[in-house]
Amino acid sequence: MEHPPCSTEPPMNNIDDIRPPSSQVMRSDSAQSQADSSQRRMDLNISEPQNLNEDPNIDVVHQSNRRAKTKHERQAAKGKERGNQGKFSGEEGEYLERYLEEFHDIDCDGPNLRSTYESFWFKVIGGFWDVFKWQDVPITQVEKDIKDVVKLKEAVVKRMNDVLAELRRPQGPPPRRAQPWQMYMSNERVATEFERTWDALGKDPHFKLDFRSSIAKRLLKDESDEYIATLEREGKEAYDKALLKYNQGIVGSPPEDPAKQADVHYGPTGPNFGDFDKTGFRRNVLGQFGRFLKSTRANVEANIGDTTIPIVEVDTNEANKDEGGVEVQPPRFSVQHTRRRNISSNGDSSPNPGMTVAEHTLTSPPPPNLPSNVLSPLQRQITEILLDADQYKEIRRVQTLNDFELARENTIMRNQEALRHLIPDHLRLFPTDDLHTIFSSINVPTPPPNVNVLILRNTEDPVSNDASILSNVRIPMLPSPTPPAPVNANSPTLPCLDNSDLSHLSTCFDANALAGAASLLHEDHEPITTASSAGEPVSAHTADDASPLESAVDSCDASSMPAANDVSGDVPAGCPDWIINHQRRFLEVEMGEDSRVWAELISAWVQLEQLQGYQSPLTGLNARSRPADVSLWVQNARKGSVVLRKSTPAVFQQQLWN
DNA sequence: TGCGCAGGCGAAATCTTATT
DNA sequence: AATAAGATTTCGCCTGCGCA
Repeated sequence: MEHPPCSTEPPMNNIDDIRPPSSQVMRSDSAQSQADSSQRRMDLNISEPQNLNEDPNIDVVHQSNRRAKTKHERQAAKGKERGNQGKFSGEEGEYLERYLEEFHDIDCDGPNLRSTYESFWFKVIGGFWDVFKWQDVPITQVEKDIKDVVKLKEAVVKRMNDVLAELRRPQGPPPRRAQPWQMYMSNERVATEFERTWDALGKDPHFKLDFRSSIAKRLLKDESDEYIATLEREGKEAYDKALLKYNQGIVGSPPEDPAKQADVHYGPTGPNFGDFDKTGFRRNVLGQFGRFLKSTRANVEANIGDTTIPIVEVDTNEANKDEGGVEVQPPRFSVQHTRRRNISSNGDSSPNPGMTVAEHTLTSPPPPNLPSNVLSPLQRQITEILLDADQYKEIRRVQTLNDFELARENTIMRNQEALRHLIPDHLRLFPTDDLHTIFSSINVPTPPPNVNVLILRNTEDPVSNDASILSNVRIPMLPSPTPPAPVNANSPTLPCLDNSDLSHLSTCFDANALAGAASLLHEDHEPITTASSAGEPVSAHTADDASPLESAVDSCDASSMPAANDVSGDVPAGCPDWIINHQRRFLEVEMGEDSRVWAELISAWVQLEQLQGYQSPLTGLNARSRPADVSLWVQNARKGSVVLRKSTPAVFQQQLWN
């Protein structure tokens, strides 16, 4: 295929800006066309077809992102070619290839280039999800090794995460370090020698670079070691500088001040934030992905535990209403669906095509992990509490949650309702409104795609230096592009403990380990005031940053504190042994002046367990649901030397509390 | 206790880019 | 086009978990 040269860079402030850089691209027939089309080749991330057809016995569809799971599969996979196989292959690769010719036919010097590119990418990206419904994308491999819909959904979301990760990446590839001889190629001696000898060589111009590099390598040997070392150092410095900028682009965030945004660049050489077409990005990319998630969520919600997959049409106009009202173009291609079985859990074999996602969700059964006689708190909130105008918004948010998150939100709400009856307001760990704020800021083990994290960064802005925190903050789907505050900066959190607090627990746990943990916990926080030992509340926060608990404790001293409901250690009749044992152990902990609050808390916990029927999984937290720090501890053979992550305090406590 | 699964890690293979 | 660095991907191995 002939690739017309395109010397004009495409405009960087439209949808074209967020195209993923490729690790796999089409190869061109000639070096010249390869160089000329390098910019364009980044756009269509297509694997080389001939690679896929070398072995007709290998099912190439979707194999690149999948690892053989069973021993049999692994052995069958032995001998398969290693290496980078590309992201888009099979039907998806064919889909992109259909646009290749049209892509190359775009006249880079023609009028309305921006709108041409915009419409082109709208067509490609939008059309992808018109052609490949979520049921289709991973279907070839899914049928072989995925046993239920939940896992299927995870596979789809993982796949989309890969795509979105590409979208979040800065424009252009990461920098490379130039070798000394490469740096030396710009030296005047090399240029002189090249001019002197090239014409007499009579070689093809394609060999110019080769010839020049060989001259550089030859002449460099005659230079002093000091000069070579200088070239090496300069190359490394340039590389380190470019790498820093690149990494900042990945994890950074834009400043909130619009005036400063103009100085923030998208990747090392990309456009600045002010020129970035945020509306177009939301409309064309996030809108389409939102549709994908909506349909995915609705289908999975309705079919948990059912291995069959129904087709539920999504009201596309409704789905795009908030993204600019752009109507979605009808599918251009007819796709051979490999799997279309319309069976829902109630036996209805034909889901109503006209049913909106909202209706679908509201008629869905509660999540399976809830007792059958308990209405899902989330559903109750949507149907009974929220105004009509907010229902759709909330439903859309809920649909972006994975199953773990959904169950967790339900647990939080259920516990809220229970605690509301058990603990006075001023003793509640978190105010009701803050709970959801905390939850939405916590990085959970399997978060949904973080589609709205912008990868811009202002290196001058000290606020954006909390990159490691921001990169772990989950942002809800499709809100404003402003990232939330870091978890441990403005979010409500429990005050930090110091060594004296931890020593209270020394009767039950190893004091040295706790002291070590305390030093780790304090790494990310302001110094702990020693006033705690003088009777003042323990706090690592300023007055402007008081946590709810701190405020609660501050506002009630011992004399004004109401009597605890039950601090004697009595337990309700009929409670299981594990409640009795745990309560006894908890009450044995010496909490000093906090013993009254501690006893109230334990009492409330026992009542909470009673309300929930003393449900206690015999196997403990499963590997997926447990806090990441517990996994770390378990995987390290429960050694005491496990180093917790720096983000541990607020996150870990919240996870445990759940 | 044995098996399959899940995830981490290192090695190896492959791919892309930088240099004029 | 020569070359090597760095990124990406798969494979093989290991360990721990969950289950029967």
